[in-house]
Amino acid sequence: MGGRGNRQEDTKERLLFCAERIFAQKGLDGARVDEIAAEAKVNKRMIYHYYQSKENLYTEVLKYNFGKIYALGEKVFDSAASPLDNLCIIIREYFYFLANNENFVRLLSWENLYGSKQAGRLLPGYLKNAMPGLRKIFKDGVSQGQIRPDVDVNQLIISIHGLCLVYLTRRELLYSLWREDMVSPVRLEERLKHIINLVLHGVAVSISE
Amino acid sequence: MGGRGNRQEDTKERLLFCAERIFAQKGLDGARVDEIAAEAKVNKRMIYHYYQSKENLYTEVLKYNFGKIYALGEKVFDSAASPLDNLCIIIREYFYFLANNENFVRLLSWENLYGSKQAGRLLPGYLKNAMPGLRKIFKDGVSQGQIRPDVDVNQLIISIHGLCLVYLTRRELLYSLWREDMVSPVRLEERLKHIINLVLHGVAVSISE
DNA sequence: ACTTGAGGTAACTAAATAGTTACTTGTGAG
DNA sequence: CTCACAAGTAACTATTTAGTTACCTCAAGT
Repeated sequence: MGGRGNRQEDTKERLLFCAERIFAQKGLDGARVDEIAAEAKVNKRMIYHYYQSKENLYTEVLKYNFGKIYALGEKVFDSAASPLDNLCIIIREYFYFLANNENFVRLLSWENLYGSKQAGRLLPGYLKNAMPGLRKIFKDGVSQGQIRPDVDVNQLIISIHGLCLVYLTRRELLYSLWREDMVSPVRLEERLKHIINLVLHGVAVSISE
Repeated sequence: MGGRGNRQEDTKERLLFCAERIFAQKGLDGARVDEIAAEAKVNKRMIYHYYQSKENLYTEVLKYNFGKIYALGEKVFDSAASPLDNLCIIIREYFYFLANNENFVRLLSWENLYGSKQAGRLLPGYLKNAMPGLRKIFKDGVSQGQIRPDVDVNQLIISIHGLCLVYLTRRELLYSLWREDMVSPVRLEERLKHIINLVLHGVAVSISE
């Protein structure tokens, strides 16, 4: 290690971060190896030195990013609050996770469209793992009479995912409806409130608040 | 016109349809002009003869597809049913429109990611126009005491859009949750029921059924 | 019959781009 | 000091691909 080792790590990491940004922006096909190298202020040769190929660099970017959401799963477990309160917490966590990880969201979207060449197998049921507590909370909610038993949890997971994602991925649409920037903190919080409102009324037996 | 004219139209149309499928599958960058030509059983030269450039062909494909949704907007206006029933009808129309137009959905998604180079201006507020009746229905619903007044219509439009789209664009996720094909007619109807259920409970003052 | 011009073909060109090769530099161990 | 070797550079190659050029074919009007 020492000066050399740090420099190596620096170069490798810088490449990964620049690659993340550019792959997220332009997709695997659209990204240019030369652009990544230039952005990272590193010779193109180094990409092949550290990452063997463009595809492999892309895979590393995906691995790194999908790792983030596994970490999220941990946070959600504790809390002795009521099932409905817990549901709110989960939605909030998830929404802001997506809002704060634009690259993750875009990489996910690219993967979806490309049909996930090799990398698709990197996130098998990532949401399933990311929201391990949701099923339990839901079950508790039903047995405690707070949540209607006719709601399918899987459908709800998809729905929450969709309600959050759509706001963060369809900027054009937002702009056409509101004619203003919709990702300011205030607007994000508004959107989250709407989602929570919709979901709570959508699944609860009755709403008191 | 005559025999020659038909042949011309045939070639032009065949190109457009093949281009639609391939652009929808692979995006503007990913699609190969040669592949489109081969698929349409037409010489590549003819693409440039009829459509000048790859980008322009892509633009024509978008125009053609975005035209479909404008047509949808008409259907929704009439009907003297109650606001909530009308809401169901709109959601149902929209959901099945998306389900039956996979290419449209994918083209939309590509456009979103690419940041809509030139073609983006082709769909300014397409959803706004596609659902012209929704605002009215919503207003009526509020004034008739069926719909809660604290629900933002724009947010709801986004939400319905997201609830439908997510199911049709995130196949991987569906498969990871259910381990089976989720776009069979039965499954689609199930999903639609869930969406309607969620939205109705989400916005209604109280649900009788 | 024959000319005309749109519909059609195949082989080519120029540019872009993933990946390589042969070379140079700088640092730490002996 | 100097040797070994990883880090880094620049110029090159092979391939892919959008777009063109020069040529052919055949149905319709005269």
